[in-house]
Amino acid sequence: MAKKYERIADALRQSIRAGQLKPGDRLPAETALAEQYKTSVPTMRDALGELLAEGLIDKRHGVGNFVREPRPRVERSNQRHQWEKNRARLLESERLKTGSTEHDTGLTVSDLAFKATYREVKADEDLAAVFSVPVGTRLLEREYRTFPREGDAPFSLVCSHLLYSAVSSNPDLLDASNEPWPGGTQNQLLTVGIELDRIVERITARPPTAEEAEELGLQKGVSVFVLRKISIDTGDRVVEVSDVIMPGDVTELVFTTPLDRW
Amino acid sequence: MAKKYERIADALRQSIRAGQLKPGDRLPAETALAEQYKTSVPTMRDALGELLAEGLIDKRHGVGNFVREPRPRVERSNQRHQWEKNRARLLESERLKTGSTEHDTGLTVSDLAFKATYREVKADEDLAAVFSVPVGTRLLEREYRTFPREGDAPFSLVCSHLLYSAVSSNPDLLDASNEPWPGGTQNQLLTVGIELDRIVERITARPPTAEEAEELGLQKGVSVFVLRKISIDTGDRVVEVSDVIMPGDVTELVFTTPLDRW
DNA sequence: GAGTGGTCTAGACCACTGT
DNA sequence: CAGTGGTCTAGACCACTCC
Repeated sequence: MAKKYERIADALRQSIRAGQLKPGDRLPAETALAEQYKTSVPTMRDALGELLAEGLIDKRHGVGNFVREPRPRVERSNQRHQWEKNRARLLESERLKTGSTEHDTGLTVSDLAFKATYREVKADEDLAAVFSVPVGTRLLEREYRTFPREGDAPFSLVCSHLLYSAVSSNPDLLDASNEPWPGGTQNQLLTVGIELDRIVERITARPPTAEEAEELGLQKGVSVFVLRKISIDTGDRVVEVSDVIMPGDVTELVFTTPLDRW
Repeated sequence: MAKKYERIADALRQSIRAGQLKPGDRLPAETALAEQYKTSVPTMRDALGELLAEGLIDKRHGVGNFVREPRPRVERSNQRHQWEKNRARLLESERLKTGSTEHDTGLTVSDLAFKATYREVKADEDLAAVFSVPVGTRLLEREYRTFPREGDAPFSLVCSHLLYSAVSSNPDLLDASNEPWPGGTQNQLLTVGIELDRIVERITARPPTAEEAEELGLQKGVSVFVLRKISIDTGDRVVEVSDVIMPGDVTELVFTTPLDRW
């Protein structure tokens, strides 16, 4: 026999899909639901936990459980990289018009809030291995947050590392107040004579840390994508390592692989 | 103040990383752990649930909780597509030697068990939209499972769809007993005159269905990758749509994007 | 202050595993 | 059969939100 909380979760899913419960609707209180389904509150909470992990409902402490508005998925395509490379050499007036997040989401610049912080750090074992440099090498660490609107949760948490020695010849690159930089990282690299040859992305999924869940506004049970983007220049040198955390429930990654012709 | 179950989970994580609990070790019974950490069994189970979702422990019903052996990650690179395309035109004797799963895992053919089932189906709305054909169009549905060893859980669940009309000219392609087909899908397509131009992959993450969790042997809280691979031929026609479910805790997806030179 | 979800307790009973 | 984890109950008390 199926587990009780699964049967209840199924019944609720059914109600949502059939439209008896519409996006934005508040569900009855958990005590009321428990009574309705002839079960205890903890079992009811197990059932709601399934819907929560699937992103079908939002729990709001002290307020109630709500059917979630079908949030538009944020699409992140690897074609953004070539797009960014092309854009990096445009005139500044062109580069100012739009950034990568707009490219992904279709939103316009004015809808977005942006935050960047820079820091100088030393390479730990992990980063040293990827950059092929000694542990302790100076790196420029840059954290980015892009918000759909002020007050909302960010789309992603980005932590980028650059080889300090590679970028310090242009002091503007060391100052976070120049962000958002028109033309993005590839334009920044262009100012110190670096051209990218290829980008390697490694993707895993795992439960968020408590801090990540907090910052991204994730419900319990939702996993995150961890994407490590490694930028390699025309001299086969790793010049940037960027770690991106994205909510698994609303993100779609798209990769196009062209094949050589026969 | 931090939640009790989080503090306990942290303490256990610590013990595992410090090596006081080694891979393969059995943890004390949950009742014993609850007593040790001065808490109730349900709270203890919440703490263990965190480690479970992170893949640090295995729960085995009726047996106990075990520190997990650090399972090797299965890497799936998009370079496999070009590799497969090159392999598709080799002599059969060459093609027999190795398949894509071996390419991903580094295992040899003899370590692997393989299962394929074919079925004829009609396109639902979803598939019809991707193929750009009317709903109800005949499709060949193929399910694949590859196991590390007989009896173990498969690496992934693969469900592939081909346009029936595109492949039926070669009856060998309709018979599952010809699997594993030396040279893979791209060689199969070659026999009916189809060459692939590019592959588009769309990736999301979500909790597994009950069936997926069962078949992949997933612990509670572990998410799966859902990868939809769309193969497009040199005439810009979608010829294959393949849905792949992979465990999020042991899979690493790798994508390399080459950039045009300035 | 009323009502909501969040955490935690204590314990019953069932299902599974290995001996 | 003994011991383990799995499910479920009943209810206390806290934290948060909104009126």
